[in-house]
Amino acid sequence: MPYHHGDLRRAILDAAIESITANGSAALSLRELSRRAGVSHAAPIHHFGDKAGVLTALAAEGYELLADALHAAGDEFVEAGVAYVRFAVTHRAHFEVMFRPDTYHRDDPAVVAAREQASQALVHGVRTRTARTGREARLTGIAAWSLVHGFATLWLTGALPDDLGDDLNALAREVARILIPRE
Amino acid sequence: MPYHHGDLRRAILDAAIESITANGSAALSLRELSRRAGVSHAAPIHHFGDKAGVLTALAAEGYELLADALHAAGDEFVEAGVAYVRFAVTHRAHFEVMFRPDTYHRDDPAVVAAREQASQALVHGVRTRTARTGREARLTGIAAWSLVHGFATLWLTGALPDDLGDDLNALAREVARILIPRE
DNA sequence: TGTACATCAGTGAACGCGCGTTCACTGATGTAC
DNA sequence: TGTACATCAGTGAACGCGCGTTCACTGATGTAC
Repeated sequence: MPYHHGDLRRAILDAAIESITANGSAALSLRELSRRAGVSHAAPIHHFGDKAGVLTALAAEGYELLADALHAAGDEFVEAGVAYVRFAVTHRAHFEVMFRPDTYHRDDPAVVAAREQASQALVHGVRTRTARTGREARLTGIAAWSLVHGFATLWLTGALPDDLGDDLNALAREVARILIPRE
Repeated sequence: MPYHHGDLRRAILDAAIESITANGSAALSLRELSRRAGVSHAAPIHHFGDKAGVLTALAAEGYELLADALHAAGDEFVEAGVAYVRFAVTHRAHFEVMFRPDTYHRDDPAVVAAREQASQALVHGVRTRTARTGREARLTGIAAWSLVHGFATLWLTGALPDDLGDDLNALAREVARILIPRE
C-alpha cells in the first residue's frame, strides 16, 4: 500500500457516485467515502476542502456531462429530450446533486461555468430545433425542459405506473412527441 | 404549562412543515420538532412510533391535500395542471416528502390509500378532460404529469431563469397550454 | 357523588453512534543548484 | 550525478456535537361501579 494514492480526487468522486446511487445524497458522509477509497478519513480534505466541496465537484461534472450529452444528441428536438432523460437515469447521482444546490457551493466558478454550458445547450436546442419564435419559443423551451425533467424525476422516484414497460428511450420519445408532434 | 399538550400530533406535524419548508427534509430531526412544540424530545414517539412515522403522516396528508386540490380545480385540463403546480409551491414540505418514499413507510395503509386517491384524480382528469383515447390518452397523461411535476420542481429549486416574472399561476397556465393548445 | 383503577401522554436521564473538522505529524515527490 | 529543501498528500488521535431510541417513571384523564 503506497503512501500516496495516485488519483484520490477521482477515487473519492467515484465513491460518492456509488454511494449516492445506492443511498441518496442525503446519507452521504465524508468518512464513508474515505473508507471506500481505502484512505484515512481526513485525506479528502486536501482535495476538496470540505464535504460540500465534494458535492460541488460532482455538480460541476454533472453539468459538463449533461452539456456533452445534449450536444451529442444532434439537432432533433425530441432526441435532445430523450438525451436529457437518458442522462438523468444513467447519471442519477450527478442529476440528484445538481438540482440540490443547497448542498454544495452553488457559486463555485467551475459549477457556474458548467451550468452555463448546459443551459446554452438547452436553450440553443429550442431555438434551432423548432419553428417557433419569440415568447412562444421561450415557453416551449420551459415546457420541454419541464416535461423531460419531470418525466425523469418521476421515473427515478418510482412514481410512474408499473405497466409502462422498461424501454426508457422509447417511452421518453413517445412522451416527448406529445409535446412536439410534428417537428 | 399543562402536563398534556392537547394536540401534540398536529403540533409536531406543523413543526415538521415549518422545518422542512425552511431547511429541507434531509435536515429534519425529531428532537428539533420536540423543541419547536415545547415538549420533551421523547414525546412524539407516542404519536408516531419513530421518525419515519412523522414523514409518513406528512406524506399521507400531502396526497390527500393534492387530491382535494385536483378535484377543486374543476374539469378543465389546464386548470388541473395549474392546481398541481400551485399545490407543490404552497405545500412544498408535503410535496418534497411525498416524492421521497425512501424516507417514510411507503406501504403504510394511510399513505397507500391517499396516494391512490390522488392518482385517481390525476388519471380521471386525463380521460374526461381531453378528447384523446387509448394509448394516446395514456401518454398524454404521463406527459401532462411530467410537465407540471417538472415545472414545479424546477421552480422550487430555483433552476428556472429569473426573468419569467413571479406570477406563478399565469406562467404555469401558459406553459401547460403549450402541451394542450386548444382543449 | 365518590372512588378505584386502567390507560394514555408526557418526562428526563442514559445509551451508543457516526459525523465533520482540526491538528501536529510524517512520508514521498520534485525542483534548484 | 548528488544533495538540500520546499511542497504536497497522506496519517491517526482528538474535539465536540446532535442524533434516534430505550427505559423506568409520573402526572392526567376517563370509565366502571
